[in-house]
Parts: sequence; structure tokens; C-alpha cells
Amino acid sequence: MSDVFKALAHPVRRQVLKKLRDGPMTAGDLAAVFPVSKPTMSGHFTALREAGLIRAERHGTTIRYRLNAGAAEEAIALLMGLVGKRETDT
Amino acid sequence: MSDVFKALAHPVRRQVLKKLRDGPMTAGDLAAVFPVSKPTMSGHFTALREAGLIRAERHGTTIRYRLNAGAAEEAIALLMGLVGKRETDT
DNA sequence: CCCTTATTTAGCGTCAAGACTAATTAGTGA
DNA sequence: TCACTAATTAGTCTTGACGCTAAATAAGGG
Repeated sequence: MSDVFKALAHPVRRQVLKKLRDGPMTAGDLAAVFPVSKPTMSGHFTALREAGLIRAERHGTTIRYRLNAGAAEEAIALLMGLVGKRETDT
Repeated sequence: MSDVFKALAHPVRRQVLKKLRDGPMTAGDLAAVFPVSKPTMSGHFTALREAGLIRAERHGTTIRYRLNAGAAEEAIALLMGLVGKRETDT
């Protein structure tokens, strides 16, 4: 779970997730959106993939990334559990 | 917001938040729970405080930390927005 | 003022994150 | 095979995270 929050801690990676809400995108198309080099973006994709936040599919020479909302939902659940009010037995 | 996720990315810091669900605790009492030195714990408190996840109050020589759930709720909201399904105009 | 307790700050070492350029792999098609 | 495009890996550099011990600060009591 540390990996998920670590992945979310970088603004570019959060923006990537945001981009992917509307559907899958190729690594190249995603990389074109951000003002960093492709290798750097590749590293961000790896971080997101290892955190389970995105999934990759190869289509010919291109790789398409799609959002995996499940991992984010687990993070949400954990967060709610972390700070949610504890039931006091009334 | 990066600071919030960065703070959440460390297991000890998440456990600190969990501990604080049940009420405020002093830095020393919190530090006693974890197998790291007090200076290290102090650094974790700073990270959590700067992320807005906890608040500090000094009482005499001790400092009491309390949970600030609001910051976590903002993170939850952001996460839901990030990966939540976008409304397609049906 | 000195002593004790609680906590942070300073300083140091190690390791990983994040950026770049250059080189490499993977796949397609002439 | 050769060339072309897409993406990653390799190598390097700088910076920040995280752990420690030792020293400094803050507050209170004799």
C-alpha cells in the first residue's frame, strides 16, 4: 500500500491518472502531454503500474495504458478507515 | 496535496494516524509505540503536521498531537475525483 | 540557578527518487 | 535484412528521504 501512496505523491502521476479517466491512452500520447522526457515518463508509468493503479497492454509497437480504479478504491477505503471516527459504544 | 500523499506513503506515519483515531497522544507516548528512535519519530510528526494531517498543542513540556481528519478527507475527495467514472451525457 | 524530562535540531551516512541523454529492445513493413 | 517508429533500459547526476547518535532547546520544580 505504501507503493500506491508513493505513486500518488507525484503531480505528474496524478495527472496521468486523471487523463486516463476518459479511456486508455498510449505511452507516447501520454508522454506528449507532459513537459518531461519520455524515459522519465516511462519511469512514472512503471511506478503507477507497480502500484496497481494502471494496467498495460501492448498493441503492436505501442503500449496502451488503462486506469485500474480498483487500486485507488482500496486506497480510499484504507484512508477512510485510518481517519474515520471510531464507533463508541453508545 | 503531494505532501499529503507523501506523508501517507510511510507505514509508520499511517500507523500514527491510526493511533490518533481514538484521541490525542503525546509525542513521547506515540514514539514509545514504534521501534524507531525519538528523533526519527519527531521527523515523522513534522511530515504529518506539514501535510496538515495532524495538529500539535504544547502542554507544559509535552506536545500533544491530534488527528486532523479534514486533510485526509480532502485526499479522499481528490482520489475519488481522480479515478471516478466521468459522467457521459446519456 | 541547576536539574530533570520532553522534544526537536544538527550532523552524518546510506539509499532511492527523479531528471536527463544515449543506447537498446520490440514490432512493422518495404 | 534494413529502416522506421515506439517504448524501455542503462548510465549518470542531483536531490531528498530516512535512519542513527549527540547536542540543543523548552518548560517546570527544587
